[in-house]
Amino acid sequence: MNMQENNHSSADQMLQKNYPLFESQLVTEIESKGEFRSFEPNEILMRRGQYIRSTMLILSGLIKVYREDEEGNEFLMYYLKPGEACALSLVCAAKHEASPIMAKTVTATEVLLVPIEVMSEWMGKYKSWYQFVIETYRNRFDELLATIDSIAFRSLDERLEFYLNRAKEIQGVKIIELSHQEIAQELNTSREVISRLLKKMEQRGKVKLSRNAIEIC
Amino acid sequence: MNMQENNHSSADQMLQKNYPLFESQLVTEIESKGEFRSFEPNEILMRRGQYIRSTMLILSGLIKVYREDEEGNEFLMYYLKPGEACALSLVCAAKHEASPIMAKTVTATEVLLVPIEVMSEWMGKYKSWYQFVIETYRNRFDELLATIDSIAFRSLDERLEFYLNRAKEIQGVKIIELSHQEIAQELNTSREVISRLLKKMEQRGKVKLSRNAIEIC
DNA sequence: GGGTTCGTGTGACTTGCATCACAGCTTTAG
DNA sequence: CTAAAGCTGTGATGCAAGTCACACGAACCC
Repeated sequence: MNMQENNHSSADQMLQKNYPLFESQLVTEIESKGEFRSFEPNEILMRRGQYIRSTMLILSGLIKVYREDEEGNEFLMYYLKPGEACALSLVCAAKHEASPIMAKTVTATEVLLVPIEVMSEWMGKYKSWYQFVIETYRNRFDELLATIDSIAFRSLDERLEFYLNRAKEIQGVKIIELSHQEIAQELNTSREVISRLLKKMEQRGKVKLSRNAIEIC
Repeated sequence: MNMQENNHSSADQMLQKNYPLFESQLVTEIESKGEFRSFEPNEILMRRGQYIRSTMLILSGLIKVYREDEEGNEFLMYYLKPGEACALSLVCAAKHEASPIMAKTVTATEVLLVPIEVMSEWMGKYKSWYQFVIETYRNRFDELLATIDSIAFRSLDERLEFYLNRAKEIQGVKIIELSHQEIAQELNTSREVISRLLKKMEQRGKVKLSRNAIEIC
């Protein structure tokens, strides 16, 4: 119970902090209707084919969103930070469709789950809510376009650089702790190819390699 | 003047027909604030780098929306039909950013241009308007995901089949009137490759080829 | 401490696609 | 009618990336 109390009060603070444009009445309503959840690093939040009954407001942490195909190939589309929401959940929830994506935490992450029913109600009731929803679509759209650019027009070495820089920026660290295997999966290619390209980048002085870690120079 | 009258009354009818969910007051306002425009087949509606000051409601015809990179490579993302709007224009108009896309008519096309200023005003004023905007984002999002799938996971022969089928479906015709060169551009590959793949498809009985036309079986 | 698992490096080979070169045909322009 | 331009077919060649095979060292595990 004490734990519960703590969660609620911290969720409150994090809502205010990360979603500063929400009206106070909306914040109150989110707190009463939303379900608080916290996740470990590298935990899967949503699987392909799952039905979505709610959207997620991210309070803390970092999430990666992937596209998956039938054979289990995956492909990183974008990251979600605190103050953002999963646009896909807005799409699918409304269409009663199965999720076409997979989402996984990077670091420990806290979210608020908001059921679909109240979402459409809030659209009419709170100006700040529908502005937020529109803004969410816009941002995800932009991200998706950048992703399309990289796969449509760029070669793998350029895509790898783009990938590493994005990871560096969003995580605010210089050293990315991932194995070549994991990177290969997220770019939908093979481990050997990534190893070779990283090696070349190291020779050109762009990165420093060590086991499970890549330092970006 | 007579011409103008005709345009207005037909725009009116086409608005009602293609956007049946719009409130009648909204329809009236769109008619007074919107600017009617008509385009020839294969006319470019919007170029990369252009600034967007309005969104387009499509009344008749068909539009192709492309992503372009710095070197002028282009890449078909999706089609826009009557009853739809350009989601990108919603994104960019709001962010005051240059258009990252290019749009071209397929057939003769009529549109209504709606300035950004009134768009945000309508968001609060007309429920059917913001539902339409949300729905627009949803649909474009879905299309973009399908496009990402095909380039991320599929080989060129599968992508070509996807491309031809989509063209067939959306245009409601069995014969697609395009040169191999044009198809190659829209898939961001080379003409020879498309020629060879089409030849193979013909041998497998999937299509019939003739000059400037592909019949899908 | 010795085996096991995991991450990385590397050579050999294959394949899908891009590029170049050119030929034969149809349509359009003058 | 003739020349030019546009569309399609096809062989030769190159290259990026995927695949297979295997080796070596680091971390982990009883």
